[in-house]
Amino acid sequence: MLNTQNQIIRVMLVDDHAVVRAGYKRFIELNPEIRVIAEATTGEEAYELIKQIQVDVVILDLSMPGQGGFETLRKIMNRFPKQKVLVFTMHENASTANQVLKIGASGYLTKSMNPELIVQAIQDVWRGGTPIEEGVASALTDLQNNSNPHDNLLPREYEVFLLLSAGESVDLICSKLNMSSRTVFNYQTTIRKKMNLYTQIEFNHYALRHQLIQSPP
Amino acid sequence: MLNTQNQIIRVMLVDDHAVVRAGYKRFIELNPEIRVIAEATTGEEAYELIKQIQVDVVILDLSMPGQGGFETLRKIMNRFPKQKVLVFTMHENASTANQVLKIGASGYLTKSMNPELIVQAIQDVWRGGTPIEEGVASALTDLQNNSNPHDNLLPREYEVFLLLSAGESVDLICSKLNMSSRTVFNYQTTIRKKMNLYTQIEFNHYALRHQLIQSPP
DNA sequence: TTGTCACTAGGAAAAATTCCTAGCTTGAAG
DNA sequence: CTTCAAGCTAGGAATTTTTCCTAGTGACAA
Repeated sequence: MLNTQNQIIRVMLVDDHAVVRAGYKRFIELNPEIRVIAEATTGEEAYELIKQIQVDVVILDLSMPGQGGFETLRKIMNRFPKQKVLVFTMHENASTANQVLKIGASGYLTKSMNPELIVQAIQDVWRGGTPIEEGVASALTDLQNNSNPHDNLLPREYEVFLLLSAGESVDLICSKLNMSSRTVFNYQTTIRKKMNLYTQIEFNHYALRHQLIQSPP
Repeated sequence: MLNTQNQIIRVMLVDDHAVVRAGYKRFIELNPEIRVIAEATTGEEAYELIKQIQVDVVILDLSMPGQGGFETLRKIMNRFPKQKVLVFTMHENASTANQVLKIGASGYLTKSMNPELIVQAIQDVWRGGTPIEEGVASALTDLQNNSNPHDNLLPREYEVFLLLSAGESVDLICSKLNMSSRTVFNYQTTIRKKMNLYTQIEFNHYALRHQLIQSPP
């Protein structure tokens, strides 16, 4: 756990796309200090593997079929709290990074980064660092400073926000809540500005991420 | 156009993720008959490159920032109708394959396939074949019989539908696709009527259910 | 050559949304 | 018991988005 010089870092790749795993390996193989000793194509598979063999760093894709990367990460961290997991995804998004780091990931990188930095990132994680994609990092600090945006909503705004997030129309909401459509429209506008969320889908995703509403069937 | 034995097949890779391009190369390099002579990270870049250098097969990812793979394919086929383009994407679904082949692609493969078959697929395309992912292929034949609502969309409508489903605004779409906002609005209206889907979230849910887009993280 | 289809977009009208303003109620502070 | 701030409500006017209708173009097949 201490020596970083002479020890080989054992890595597991978790990504459903074989061609992507091949891409990682192309770069990792260039460095003799790191070795890919396991690969998994689903979250379930990864979790089973990690119970059997010990790896130093897990490289985890978030968007996978089945239980998905999020849930996989959660399960891994739950059972092996000290496991290093480097999330490597295509979603360049600070909120996701925030959630993922909260759950216990040791880093957040995107697939569009320069792949030669993968090796550095793995070493960084192994040394206890937390590599985070540049663009994401700055947005992340903003996010963590001020508390959740939805906490700043007034109760009535929050109520309307939830309904809008669930996909309900302004007309439906105004009849449900017994108010003029103008009022609902006005709430919508202020919510948009307060939350910096503008489309219906942004509302929806935000609410899902924060578990403010249930996911659709 | 005839000899397949002695000639080297020149390939261009188009994918925004460097790690994915690396994955392709890892396998392509094993075969001396195929050579990657160009790479592009966006559709725009690919289109510019293809006007300058001649390649035998373009390997094209569909989900890219900017104008996207769909539009890129359309532009390429428009200007170079005989260009071989092998679409290689993570969207494992027959509807997208259907649309892409209509526009003029020479094959449809997904990133989860065995990457050792990439080489075969490239050779197949070069010989005039149309390699299609197994699972997709069977679904593709079913498609004519029992058609989903979204299969009745015209290619251009489908393209717009996908972007709207992903939460993109009309403004963004019209600039991505180089068309007037009026045109996009009109497509939106006809899609709504054809699909009987009206809100953005309904679009989104429909597309998710049919695996036309990725689920949010 | 004609006709159909996919694609594109403009004009006019309708609907949704924003922006500004203001009245009402309630509860807390002076 | 006022006074004041905060939360809730909504209307008018302006703006933007969306619909609906119409029409031109190019490709391609009969």
